[in-house]
Amino acid sequence: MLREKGFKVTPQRLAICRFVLSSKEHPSVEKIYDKIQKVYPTISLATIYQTLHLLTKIGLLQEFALCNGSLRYDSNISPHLNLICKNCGKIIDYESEKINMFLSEIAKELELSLVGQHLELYVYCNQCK
Amino acid sequence: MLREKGFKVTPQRLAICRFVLSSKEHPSVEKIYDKIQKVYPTISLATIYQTLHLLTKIGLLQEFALCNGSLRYDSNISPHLNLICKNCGKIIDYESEKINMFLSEIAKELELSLVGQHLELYVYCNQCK
DNA sequence: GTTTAAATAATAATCATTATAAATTAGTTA
DNA sequence: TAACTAATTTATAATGATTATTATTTAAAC
Repeated sequence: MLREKGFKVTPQRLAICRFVLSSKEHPSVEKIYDKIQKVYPTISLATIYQTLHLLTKIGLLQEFALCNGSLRYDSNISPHLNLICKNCGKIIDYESEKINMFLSEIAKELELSLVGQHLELYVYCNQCK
Repeated sequence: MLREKGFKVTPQRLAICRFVLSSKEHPSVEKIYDKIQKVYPTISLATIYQTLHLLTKIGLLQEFALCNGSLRYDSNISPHLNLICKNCGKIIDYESEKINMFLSEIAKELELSLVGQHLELYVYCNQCK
């Protein structure tokens, strides 16, 4: 996909893709940097930021911020709920046909076309409740 | 509500409440600071931050961050959709009985109790589309 | 009016992100 | 395979938002 859109395929970008696109934990930039450094010790933080923004721009990632402002990256770009534990902060995705139905009903009601969504539900997870 | 919970009622807090609780535009800290300064020129930015966090803690406000990380304050604490224009950034609230129904169905499905939600739909608004 | 703990203001410190510029490299072409 | 070039990376400086600190002020209780 990078090559298709005219961007170069570098080992740094591959390493970041490998980790982030397979991650289900909505990692922060810091987490991503730590992880990539183990594989690629000389990588610069600027490259991490740049690459994450690029992957977001070409639609491979979704960028969002928790209510404390911390940036997170979600490799699940299909409509889903982010269940966020108020206590431990863990985020679990939840997909269901109900969500797609709800969104398309709403879009019809609004007479607007949706170009994206980010849905956060705050809960106490099974460990914390 | 401040007094009930043992916090002092100061003119600074009143000024911030007056503006933020009646605002429908999900203002940023900067916007709030600018607005309050006109009424209360000596107010400090630290007081703004502190008060907003306090009002959030006691449940009068909801704090969230746009995907670029900018903090916003929402005085509408009942379940609603935030329709965010991808182009101009304007946020419009949308309330509907469908949303409450959807959320309670989901909560039943998950066997978890929801303690809050923040729902963002990205669109192009009527001016921008 | 006094008292006292809480709140404010001013400013310094911190942290995350972006900008800059020199060095490196992927991908193209000869 | 070597040379070329524009894109990318790295290191670091700059920026901007938020939080911490501390002296001063003040709301609320007595």
